[in-house]
Amino acid sequence: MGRQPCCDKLGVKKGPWTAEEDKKLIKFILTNGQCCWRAVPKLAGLKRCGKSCRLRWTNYLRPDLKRGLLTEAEEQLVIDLHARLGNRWSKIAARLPGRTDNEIKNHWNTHIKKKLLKMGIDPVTHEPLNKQAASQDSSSPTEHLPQPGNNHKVKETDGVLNSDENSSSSLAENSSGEESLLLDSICSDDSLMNSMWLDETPLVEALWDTTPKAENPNNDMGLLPSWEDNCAWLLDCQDFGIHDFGFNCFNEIETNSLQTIEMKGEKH
DNA sequence: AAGGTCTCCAACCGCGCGCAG
DNA sequence: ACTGCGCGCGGTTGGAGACCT
Repeated sequence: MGRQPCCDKLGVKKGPWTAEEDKKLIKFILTNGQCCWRAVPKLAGLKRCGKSCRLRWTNYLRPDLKRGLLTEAEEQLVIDLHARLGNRWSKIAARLPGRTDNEIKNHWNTHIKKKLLKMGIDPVTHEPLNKQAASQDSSSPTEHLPQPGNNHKVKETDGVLNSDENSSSSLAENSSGEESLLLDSICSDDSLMNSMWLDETPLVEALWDTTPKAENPNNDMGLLPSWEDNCAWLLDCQDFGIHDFGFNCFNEIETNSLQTIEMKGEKH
């Protein structure tokens, strides 16, 4: 059929984003919101394709992103969700506020996979490796994966998929406090798990609600960073100053710390 | 100190899906 | 029903930094 390229290849920049490009993209989206990505580079004055802009925004620049390594509880939740959903990273990411599919995918490939293998668990089937080797002849691993097209409700009685008793309980042993409560509530909530097969993304949508936590019941889990916090890390990562964006949401302490970071950056 | 190897993650690529005409 | 377009997803890659010899 010959699919059209996502963008005019000529004159389109590739590779790492510069601080200047980030600045332009952030400024544009904060001013205009997320509209037609194809038009964004043109309107924002970027020599990038729309796809690249979307990726940069969703994976790195979005102010609601959490940074840093996944916590123990988040990691366990990823394992649990992966057992149910397979490599549906976007679905998994939708249940981890502030995390992107790319981030989770990377973390899975670099950390969790190895961890599971070390524990003697097959990262694909979530079965013990020796058990799997014994039953390899009778069934292929992919047979255990859920089939969204066939059944929207994850079969809770299915050996591999029914990980409530297995991984969730192990999580409760491994983690503590609010995070394990969050995970327990997510994993034990059938309706929530079922909704993963639909297009509902309640947690993620809630992230853009900048109303105070007390007024926002979706944001009471302690995992969602505030808008100010996120703006702080966002700018923390850049070589430019907060004033370039015209943000007025920083308090004095944050502004001071940012200035310190900026000064550090200038040294490099 | 220098060179080689490994690890990690940002970014790219190609494909599938949904929608509009 | 068909076609083209735009978006989003998942797999893969490339390069920078960390680590090892």
